[in-house]
Amino acid sequence: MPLRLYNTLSGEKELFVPRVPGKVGMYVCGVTVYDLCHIGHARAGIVFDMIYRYLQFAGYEVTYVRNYTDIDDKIINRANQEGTDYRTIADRYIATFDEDMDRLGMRRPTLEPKATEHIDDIITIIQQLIENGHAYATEGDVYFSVETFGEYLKLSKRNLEDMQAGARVEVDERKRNPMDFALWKSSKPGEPWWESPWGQGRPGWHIECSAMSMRFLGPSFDIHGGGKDLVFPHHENEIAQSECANGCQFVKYWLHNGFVNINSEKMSKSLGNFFSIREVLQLFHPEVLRFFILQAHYRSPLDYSDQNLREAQAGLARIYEALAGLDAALAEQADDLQTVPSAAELAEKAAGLEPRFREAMDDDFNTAQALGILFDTVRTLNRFLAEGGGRNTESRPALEQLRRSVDRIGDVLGLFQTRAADWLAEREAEKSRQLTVTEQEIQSLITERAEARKAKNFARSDEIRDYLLANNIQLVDTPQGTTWKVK
RNA sequence: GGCGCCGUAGCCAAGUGGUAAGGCAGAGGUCUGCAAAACCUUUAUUCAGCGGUUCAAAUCCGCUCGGCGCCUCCA
Repeated sequence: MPLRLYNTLSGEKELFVPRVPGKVGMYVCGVTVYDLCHIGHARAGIVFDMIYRYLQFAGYEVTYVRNYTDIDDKIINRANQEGTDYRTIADRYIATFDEDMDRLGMRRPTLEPKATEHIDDIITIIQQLIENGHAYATEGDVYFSVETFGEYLKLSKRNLEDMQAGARVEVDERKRNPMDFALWKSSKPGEPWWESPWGQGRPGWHIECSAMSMRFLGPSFDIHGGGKDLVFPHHENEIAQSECANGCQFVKYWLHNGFVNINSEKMSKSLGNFFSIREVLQLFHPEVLRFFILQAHYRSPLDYSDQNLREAQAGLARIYEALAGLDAALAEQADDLQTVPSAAELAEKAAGLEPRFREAMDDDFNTAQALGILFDTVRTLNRFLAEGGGRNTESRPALEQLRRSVDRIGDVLGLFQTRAADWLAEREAEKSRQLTVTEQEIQSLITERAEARKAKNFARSDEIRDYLLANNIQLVDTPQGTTWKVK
């Protein structure tokens, strides 16, 4: 079953054929480190983490490079605001980015280079571009000449005339074409700078990604990813720089994830409608956020709201509850010879889970469908356990196979990384912190209610139950006695 | 103004030519003294609207309406 993926460059789903059999080079644009990351960054991170994991699961040896852009106008502005230097700002937000990504359960990329560690590479590429006639220096700045690259805008499928007609770019007399973009910027007094053939300055935005991808993955590699908003100008400019410098195709497959929206509008710094990752993680478990993101296809827009996250939490809990039931069944001896009605269906679903998962994932990483398949399997599992098949001898291999498959799938999606029983217990503990009644009081009321029930004094028994319910405590009657949970 | 995307049940969301996955919420059932929880079952003759192509359309084409994105920094 071959992997097919949607390539922004062709606008179609294509068969994935890596340049070198069995190996994949993947570059994903990281962040410009000048502020806290928001949910949009979390989506990009999680989506490409999932892709990274799935490629590995599919047997590829993956070199995954994700950069930090640690020199940029916004970083300098932020430093000026705080009266500090760019390095302090960059290092601070690299640290917070790493923290956020770790909390979200992201597998670390193979390499995480920083732009400022590749200034020499950047200068080399710019020199090549000048020699090739694709770039020109003027007053300490260097610009890329877009008119020298016939295929410019092939990724975003536009043309220069239309762009200029609706352009909101400021006119710069020194540019040959208003669309020309900076490869190197001369430094103003007080700004950080590096020595270059064109004087003291710093790299423009875009060139650092060409330099770092080329350094670690070569002039031509398999997959380049990032958010949809990077298609133009960032990735378009990367293509221009890299292909003009190297004279070969830069990237075979371009992958772009959709935005996170708030009320159907893009979440962004400029609109001010963003939630930082750490804000959201105060309210929801990291896996809930991951589950929420993976429930939509990676290219679709995704509306963030408290309500939607709560629904994701309920859905994830459904799976964890089923897994807890599965674990409990497996912990017991299989000594029951009585076959239950859904045994055959369970065996079929257990055997089919992984193939069906792969089929969904091979279709442009359709995690929404993959999770649907998982839920479908969970329903059968629940029925099987409800029928009392947990200790059945004949079904034990299917149950074990199911558990292994869920583990493997969870490993790809970055979900179910906690033991099911622990996850559920943790959620209960979280809720318990908001209790308005002491556990002692609850216990004594449970005892009193048990006595009332024994005496068939149901009025008193119900009164106790209602009182506790009003305090968010739900009594749970079981054959073994009464327990309680926070509602 | 240019380019592009989207519109599937109360909500979220898969599905790109073969007769509508899944989740949340709701309803019914099992259980229970009654409940709750849990579990099971169930919920779109129909895919924004209109027209066309086809044996066959949510899927392809055209138009209309509605929402959004990029064209400036942005994952």
